[in-house]
Amino acid sequence: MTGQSKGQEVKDQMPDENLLYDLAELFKVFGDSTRIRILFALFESEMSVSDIAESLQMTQSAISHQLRILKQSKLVGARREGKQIIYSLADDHVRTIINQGWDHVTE
Amino acid sequence: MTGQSKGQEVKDQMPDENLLYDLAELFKVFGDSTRIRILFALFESEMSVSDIAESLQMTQSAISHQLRILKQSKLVGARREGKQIIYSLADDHVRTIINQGWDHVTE
DNA sequence: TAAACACATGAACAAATGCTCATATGTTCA
DNA sequence: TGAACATATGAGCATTTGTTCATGTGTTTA
Repeated sequence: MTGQSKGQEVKDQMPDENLLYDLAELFKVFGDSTRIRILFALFESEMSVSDIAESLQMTQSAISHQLRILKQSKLVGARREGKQIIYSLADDHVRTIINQGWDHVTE
Repeated sequence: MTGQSKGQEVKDQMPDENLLYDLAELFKVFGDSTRIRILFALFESEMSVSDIAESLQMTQSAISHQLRILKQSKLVGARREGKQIIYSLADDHVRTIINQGWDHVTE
């Protein structure tokens, strides 16, 4: 027996404070229906900003603001193609995370 | 050629609006550092409210408010044990979702 | 080069969120 | 039964967040 309380014991095993914060920040990005809908749209195929805006029936500005957040979190990537900017899903983590969430919601 | 724009094509394949909303709501729950820390604490073992509060160095009230949200989303379960209420992780989806997020953040 | 097009961005504002404080509910035990 | 303990909850408040509106930046084309 160490004499430590359960709260203390568990506290000692908690991961780094900053990493937990980053993790919460990541999930926060998934936690908005506009951004989720953007990700689902990009699930199908890469698209320009205006294509996404049309697909979600939202203004170009609103979409652009959210794309910036998605890009900062490295959930999407972007490349220029003439006047347009083409956005696409960054990697497979995005798909996996969304799929897991999907399972939880649809069961 | 159908004459449909790309935005329209993708829109036609989007999942149900309400499900996407629920999915965003789910991730929103993970998207707060207090709740993430609670989940990590429960990762180790089930605990009472006051144990969690001590472990996270937060007030009982703040923890209780957040536990309610976690319970509503079915991410944690609770059972009474005397005066205490013992909370625990609901199922393995929670672990999987967090692990995937963890991979994205730590790589 | 000037106009047209595609996208990005800052300010402003309404809505949502998380904590605190006070207090209510529920359980045990003397 | 009443006091002590554990947890839940409502109101209030400060902060964060997402959209709109106006405008800025970058690219193509006439």
